[in-house]
Amino acid sequence: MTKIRNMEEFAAAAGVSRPTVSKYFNDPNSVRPSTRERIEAALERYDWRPNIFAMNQNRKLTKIVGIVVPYLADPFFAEIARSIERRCIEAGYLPTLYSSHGDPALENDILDTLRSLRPAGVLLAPLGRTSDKGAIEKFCADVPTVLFDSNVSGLEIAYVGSDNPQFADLIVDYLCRTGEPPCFFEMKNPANPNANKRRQSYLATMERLGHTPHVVSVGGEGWDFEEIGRSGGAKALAEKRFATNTVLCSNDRLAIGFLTACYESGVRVGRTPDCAIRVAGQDDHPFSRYTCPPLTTVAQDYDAISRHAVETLFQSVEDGEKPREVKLFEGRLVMRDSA
Amino acid sequence: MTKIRNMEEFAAAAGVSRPTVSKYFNDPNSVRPSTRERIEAALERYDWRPNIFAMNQNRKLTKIVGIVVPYLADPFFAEIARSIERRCIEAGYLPTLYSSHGDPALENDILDTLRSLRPAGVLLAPLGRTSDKGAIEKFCADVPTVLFDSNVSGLEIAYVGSDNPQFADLIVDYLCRTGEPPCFFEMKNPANPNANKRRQSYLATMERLGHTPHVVSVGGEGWDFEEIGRSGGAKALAEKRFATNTVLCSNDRLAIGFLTACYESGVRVGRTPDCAIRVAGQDDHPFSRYTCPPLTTVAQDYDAISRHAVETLFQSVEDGEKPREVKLFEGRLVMRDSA
DNA sequence: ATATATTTTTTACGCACGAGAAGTTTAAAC
DNA sequence: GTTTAAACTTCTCGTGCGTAAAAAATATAT
Repeated sequence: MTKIRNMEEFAAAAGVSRPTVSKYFNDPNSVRPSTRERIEAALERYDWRPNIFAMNQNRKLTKIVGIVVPYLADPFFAEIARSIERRCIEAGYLPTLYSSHGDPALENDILDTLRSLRPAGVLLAPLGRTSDKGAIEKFCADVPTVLFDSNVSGLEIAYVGSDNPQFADLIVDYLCRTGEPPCFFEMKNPANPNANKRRQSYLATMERLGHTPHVVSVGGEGWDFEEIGRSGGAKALAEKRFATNTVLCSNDRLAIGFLTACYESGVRVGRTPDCAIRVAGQDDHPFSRYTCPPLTTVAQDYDAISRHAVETLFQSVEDGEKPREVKLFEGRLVMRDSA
Repeated sequence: MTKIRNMEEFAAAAGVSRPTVSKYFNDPNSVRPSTRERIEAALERYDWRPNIFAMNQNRKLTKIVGIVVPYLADPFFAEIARSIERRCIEAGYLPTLYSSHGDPALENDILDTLRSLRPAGVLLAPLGRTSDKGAIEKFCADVPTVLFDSNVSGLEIAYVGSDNPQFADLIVDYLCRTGEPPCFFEMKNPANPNANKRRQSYLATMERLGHTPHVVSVGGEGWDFEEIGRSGGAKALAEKRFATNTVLCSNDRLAIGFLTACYESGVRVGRTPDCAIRVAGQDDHPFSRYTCPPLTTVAQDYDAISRHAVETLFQSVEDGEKPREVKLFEGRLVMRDSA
């Protein structure tokens, strides 16, 4: 039992011709069942695999799918990346994961690398405000791409995300029904365009309900949202900038930091009479269930978003046309103890 | 300005020969400065890159470095992966990241995929107890590999991790000096071998200090440590299984869940007189600073571990011999409000 | 049994680059 | 001005597989 070095030798060992083996690896169902068995029997005996590089060199389209997220240390993106990865593998593709780590230059480098990998398609969650729109536009012209999480305005690119106006509408309505109307706590210069939509929707819903909106914006750059929420929240609490006893945070990570600020300031959080403040978030971050108190929030539909993003991409890859569709999913109110 | 299709055309455009261009891309310093400038000038005009697949097909060694972590949705692994990635890029390598998602079958698939990518080396954080040791051993025989985070016993493979005995020793000593001696809170069947070392070290240190050890083990499988810590912790609290008012958790994620259990059980956590229980963790998880109260813990030296893992790998790649060295880094006590 | 359709084999070429040998230019050293 | 070594060029071959066309083998239908 000598070692197989290439497809030629493997085909000889299996007793079929090399092009037949090649065909088998492109689609096992494209060969007759009897020959398929012979190939798979040989595959058991010698565990050999075709050379990935030689395979992809001549293929019109590789089976590679690029997944790019802005910040992998955020479990939200880790979870959605995981979900997307699994779906790609199930569909017979080879997913490769990249994180921009919050750095626009790195995002561009990743797009460059991906371009040279000639992927079948790419699922891209852009950095947002700091992204190089021109670079993304050029990239999408070359490679079938579906954006998710965060859209890039003004471009004709497929996008799958959450219905941010609905998010804020849902939670603001809930908070107003169950207590004082909320103030809105956010970053002054959010990296993510979703944040702006959420603020606007907060303002609109408050107006619709006949309440005066109060927006508390705090400084801070980058993706260390918890720290921004904590330090900014502590300052805002000290300066009594919250006009009501209810705070709606722009996202859960900010809320997690804000809860820490409340704890460190001795402000009790919750919806029971002995509590001084109610805090809510948006996203249903994986850790939000484990804050103290557990965070009331609006859950993003991870599963639907990842499924629809992958389906949209593969559909357009099969059809050979650029994906265009924009699809938004609604959020679900998750009531816990913080509000 | 026509589009460049391959290295031949690019070489012509740059006014040098193709092998010279090839040499440049292998090591820009291996060509004369004047020709380097000509190549880089052409690189600016036409943004062209050599075909990755054709490059790697004939190279004895690719520039690919595989990074495998057991569970990417854990920010600890996301952070260390990020750090390793950055170092690889700086060293001129092409990192590719994989997560086993807690699934041994997937871990094996990833190793298979990696093998066919013929990487220069691999940095592997195994699943631990559930890993297929035979598969890992075979893989390491073919590919230069450095293990990190979790060792695989009985194999002669390089490993970089934390000095777990020192961790428990450090925090147990601290807790005993500042209050009641701690009970040890852990999973009954931990996925990670580090957990066993931590328990043993807890027992040894308690004995050394003349205290009676109390180990509270809770059931639960998988990588959802927070939920295991919360549900198991709630039950243990209700059953009054903690013999002292101090709980040392096997790791921070378990501690985060346990803090939630304390909150939901109405047990106040902290080291002030008005608190009923002290809770400490081990790892200094990225979120531990944002729990309520912030978690006292032992910090893993992320930076040193990732740096040393990468250096060990590249050293052995250059020398062309299998990496063997085992290196452990000490932890640092991080005192916060929980204990 | 014959005709037809489907697979498989054979043959041949192409891909984009790495690698080595041998010859040529360049630049520095004597 | 000659020597010498480094850098560069050209030539050629090799890599492992995709792909296409035509010929041969096999299966299915009539």
